[in-house]
Amino acid sequence: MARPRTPLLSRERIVAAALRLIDDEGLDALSTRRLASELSVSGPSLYNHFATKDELLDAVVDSVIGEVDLSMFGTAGAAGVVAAGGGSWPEALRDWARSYRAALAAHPNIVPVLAQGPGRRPNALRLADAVFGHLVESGWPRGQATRIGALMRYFVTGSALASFAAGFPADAEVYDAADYPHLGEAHRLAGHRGTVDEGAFETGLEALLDGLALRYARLAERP
Amino acid sequence: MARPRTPLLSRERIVAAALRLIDDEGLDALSTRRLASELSVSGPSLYNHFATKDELLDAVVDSVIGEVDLSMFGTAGAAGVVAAGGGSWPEALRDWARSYRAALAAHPNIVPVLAQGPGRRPNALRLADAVFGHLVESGWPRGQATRIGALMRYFVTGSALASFAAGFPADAEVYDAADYPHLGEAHRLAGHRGTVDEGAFETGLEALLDGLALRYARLAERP
DNA sequence: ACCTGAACACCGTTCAAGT
DNA sequence: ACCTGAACACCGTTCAAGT
Repeated sequence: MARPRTPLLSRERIVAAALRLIDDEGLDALSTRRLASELSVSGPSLYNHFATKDELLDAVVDSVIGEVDLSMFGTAGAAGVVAAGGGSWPEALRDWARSYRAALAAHPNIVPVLAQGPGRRPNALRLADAVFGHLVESGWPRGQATRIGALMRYFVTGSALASFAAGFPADAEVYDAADYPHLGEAHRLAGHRGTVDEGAFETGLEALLDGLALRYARLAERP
Repeated sequence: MARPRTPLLSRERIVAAALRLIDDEGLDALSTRRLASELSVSGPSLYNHFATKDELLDAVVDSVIGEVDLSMFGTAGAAGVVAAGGGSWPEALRDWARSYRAALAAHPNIVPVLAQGPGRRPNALRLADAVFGHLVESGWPRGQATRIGALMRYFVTGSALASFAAGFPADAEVYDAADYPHLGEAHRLAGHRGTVDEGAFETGLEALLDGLALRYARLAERP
């Protein structure tokens, strides 16, 4: 055919198809040729819309991060939050972490790429800006705010990267009592995948926020 | 040449060369042909020692996990620990988490594979068994012990997967004040990579342990 | 048992050619 | 501007052939 009158492809259509392929069959299943065939187009066509496969992956990653809710950090500056007492950062962090995890856990196969950091991706930079800004305006020293942003990302990406429960084979034969005396029930984990992972995330999130609140209280004591 | 008198390869040599390649050039650089050439051998030779590339990757992963120190959980059963008061689990967990992170952070490129869970890898199963067993013998209910094992893995793998600081481009031009009002100093993060990531890990680890200690205390209150 | 080269069905990317 | 087929240097894996 050569060039059609109205374009067959667009960045949006390509990104959507790529994400679907990654979700359904994993990161390794995303090849330019396979993706092109999914879009009923020849392999090299994609290069009219993205310079490289990496640039395409970057767009997919940023579309996922764009799903994270940042509204709890306030839109027009967080002055109101601080005026309200500055004590609302744990609630904001909790709501954000849940939305962050939900967005990532919906696409676990792309988390390893996303976890490399924001790079130059606008949605990822906006996220980092909102979290850091909110913490600083809540009274956290800048160095501590950086650390909190980092440790929250560690926890959220780690929890979205893979299911803990599903990592244990459902085959009871694996857990020989002589080798692993405490794993006699581990073959049942995979069956409770959802609740185990959700429970672990919530427990860790609350523990983390409690631990940080302890440190926040100490800020006022010795300034 | 065909078959030499003494074998050119061994599983150990192959695993070591593969890990070196992954560390130096990333997971994508590990191809069977490239690895074979690194070992001065032809591509298909590797299939005499591993059935597939995945089986080889599994062996690499388990060799990394084998570096994690588990001695703090006691060797001949943890009865002594419990007899000593059962209060030492936070110290054991802290020491283990540091060793776990150090082992993984030395090989960040393989963390995405490792984070999929233990599977049937013996060192990974031994690790899970030691942590869970220690928590249960310290008085944690089994369900909570599972969650703690999971959330600790979330945090450690997340922190070893990639540097938080290095994820922010060192180019100040990236952080336009109109778009990202709080990231004016973000270009300096990458230069302090080591201290930022170490500080975030330590802060998160201590906060997590404090939060868990709060919950452990509550176990005694309402049993 | 353990290595080889040849072969198969794949990759990402470039490029000249088409409209 | 946007698509195509052909081509290049790669992949993982199989297999018959060698010792």
